[in-house]
Amino acid sequence: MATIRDVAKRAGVAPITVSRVINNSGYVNEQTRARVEAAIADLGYVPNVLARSLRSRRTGTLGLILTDISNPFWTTVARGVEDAASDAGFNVILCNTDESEIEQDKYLHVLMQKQVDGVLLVPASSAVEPVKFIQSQNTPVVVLDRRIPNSQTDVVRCDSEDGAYQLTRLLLALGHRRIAMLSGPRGVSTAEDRVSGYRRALQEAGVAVDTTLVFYGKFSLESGYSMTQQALTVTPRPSALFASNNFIAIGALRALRDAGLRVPEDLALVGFDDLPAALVVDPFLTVAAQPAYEMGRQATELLLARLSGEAPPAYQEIILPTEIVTRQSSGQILEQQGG
Amino acid sequence: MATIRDVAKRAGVAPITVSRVINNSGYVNEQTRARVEAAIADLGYVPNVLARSLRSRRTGTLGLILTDISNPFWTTVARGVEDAASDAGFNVILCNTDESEIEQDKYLHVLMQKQVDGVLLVPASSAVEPVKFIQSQNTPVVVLDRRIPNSQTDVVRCDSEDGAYQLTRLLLALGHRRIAMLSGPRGVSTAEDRVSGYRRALQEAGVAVDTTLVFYGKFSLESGYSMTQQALTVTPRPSALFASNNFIAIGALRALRDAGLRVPEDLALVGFDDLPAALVVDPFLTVAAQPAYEMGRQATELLLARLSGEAPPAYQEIILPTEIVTRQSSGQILEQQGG
DNA sequence: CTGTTAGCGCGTTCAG
DNA sequence: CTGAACGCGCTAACAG
Repeated sequence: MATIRDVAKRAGVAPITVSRVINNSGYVNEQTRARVEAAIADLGYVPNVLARSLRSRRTGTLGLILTDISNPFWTTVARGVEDAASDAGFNVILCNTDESEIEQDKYLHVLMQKQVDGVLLVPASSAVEPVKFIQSQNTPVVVLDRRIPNSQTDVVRCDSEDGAYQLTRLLLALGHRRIAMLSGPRGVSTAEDRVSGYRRALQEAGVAVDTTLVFYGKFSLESGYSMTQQALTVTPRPSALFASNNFIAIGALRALRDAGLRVPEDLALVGFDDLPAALVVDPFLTVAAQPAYEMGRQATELLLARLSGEAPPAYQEIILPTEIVTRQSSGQILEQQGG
Repeated sequence: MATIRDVAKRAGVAPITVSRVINNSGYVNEQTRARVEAAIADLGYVPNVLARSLRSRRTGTLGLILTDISNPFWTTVARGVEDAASDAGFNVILCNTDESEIEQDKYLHVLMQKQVDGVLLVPASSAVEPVKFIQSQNTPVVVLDRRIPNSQTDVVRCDSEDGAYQLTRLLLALGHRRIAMLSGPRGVSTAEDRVSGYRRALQEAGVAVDTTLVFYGKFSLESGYSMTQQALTVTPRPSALFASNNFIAIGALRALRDAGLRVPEDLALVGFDDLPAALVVDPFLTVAAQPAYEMGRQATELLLARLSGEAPPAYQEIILPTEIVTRQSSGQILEQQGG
């Protein structure tokens, strides 16, 4: 556990000279540098970034708070963040809230205590307090994936409303009129925006929104399973399902299988968020795919621009498009049904 | 950015009194405590753990170096680590090497600079230097998932040799004699142990090991795909494939599909590592499942025990069993084939 | 090109 | 029960 002083002593220089060698700051004579580097190697010296950060007031660390790292969508976002941060010489502390505001609050404090230079936040709810708290510590924050109404902050997200609108239009074009919406939680903007897009498409097509076909649950397989079970009990039964995220879609597929129903022959299914190619043998689901990696990357780049003062002063809202990927699960045009 | 001094001033006490309130150390009068807490709330004071750690020489942070966070197996391990660490009040810095020794070295330095209290390492290779480096910084390390021959260190891993042995026995019992091994990289103990188990099962059954059926590649879909293509060109063609991890298995399934071959009717397939239930609609693969979460948890608990001095002095090697999960992909007993 | 001085924010030590 | 002094390891600011 050699310190900078040990190195300085061994190299016969002052500590600050060692500091200059380590950080490539200021001028150092080539021979002096060589002596210092030899001393560093001899002692196995590793700088203590705690001390460095305490002095310089920069930790070179970003905090990433997200809701479910076991979901490949978030894993991909995290890689985008990690890559962009790494390119700029920053590290990332990853925090997983499981959609819990309590966990989120805990991690927020941890990150502030650790003096991270900036925070990327996927908010567990639409509350403004978390963002205000971070800003009160003079720490820049970029909100990721979700909107927080009435908040003053940078946001990078996808156009959930439009993605849902397009997916619903696709189902309408195939002849579906009774489309069940298996949504995520109320109070989470992505869930609500997808319901909005779904409603808009229906209304434009002159199809009344049947509220008994709109289910609110969690972004999980279990929730997708039970919402599907409920949807199947509604009469007349829906001819298509809209899963608000990938886990809900998988839960829906299981529930349909267990109910002896085939997709797309008996029911059509569309969803949000594609699964990574590496995890699927036969891509089957028709989805609105979000550019997860790109979202993570752009959010990080915006945050880093804030840190370096390069970003324009006004808060930005960057909205990335979704891409509709049509596969088998949405099926063919429905035959005209009796009635 | 209030400091402990600001709080002290506002509460009319000395900084050390504030410190005692924050850390619940030493006696503080109830009224004094209340005044201090009020001041903390008023100022939105958050302690600076950099300064604290610099003084106390403990960061409450563990480093986790693994090879591929986009693989659900590792995501699950990471959650086990995270949960165990969190229970003990520790944070985790996650580092992704993509099996690159260079990246691994980079992260090793970063973690040492950050003064993490301990490291969980999934080594990218069998080299002993990384472990020695960590130990040279007086930092405890637990090696995870893989062996490092000739190293003195704690290890928590699964019994890959035995899992592969059992999977191969299963195929042999079903009548397969030509089983292609689609392995991970040479020099990675899990890959090599699985080859060993495979060989042992064959030898015990009196089946000569055909080295043209043993392929070494990467733990990736692409590699699984190309190894499968190669395996299919061998004559006589293998009747079964053994995929050394989950991504290789998915690559194999794709290659077989693209070659117009059905599983298990035309070829049987078994693999290592189950996919999380949430990601699969119809579990189909026969696998040797490793207790990923438990591995992460136990490794972390061992590391924490080292930190607290509770662990026995001798290095430990904890080997967890794999579980054979039989599903459709391994098929039924082969009919006797001509010849 | 190199060194001196001072202090980042906190907690340990020792006195009261 | 409370406080003063000191130092953790490093670097900004200012000499020289």
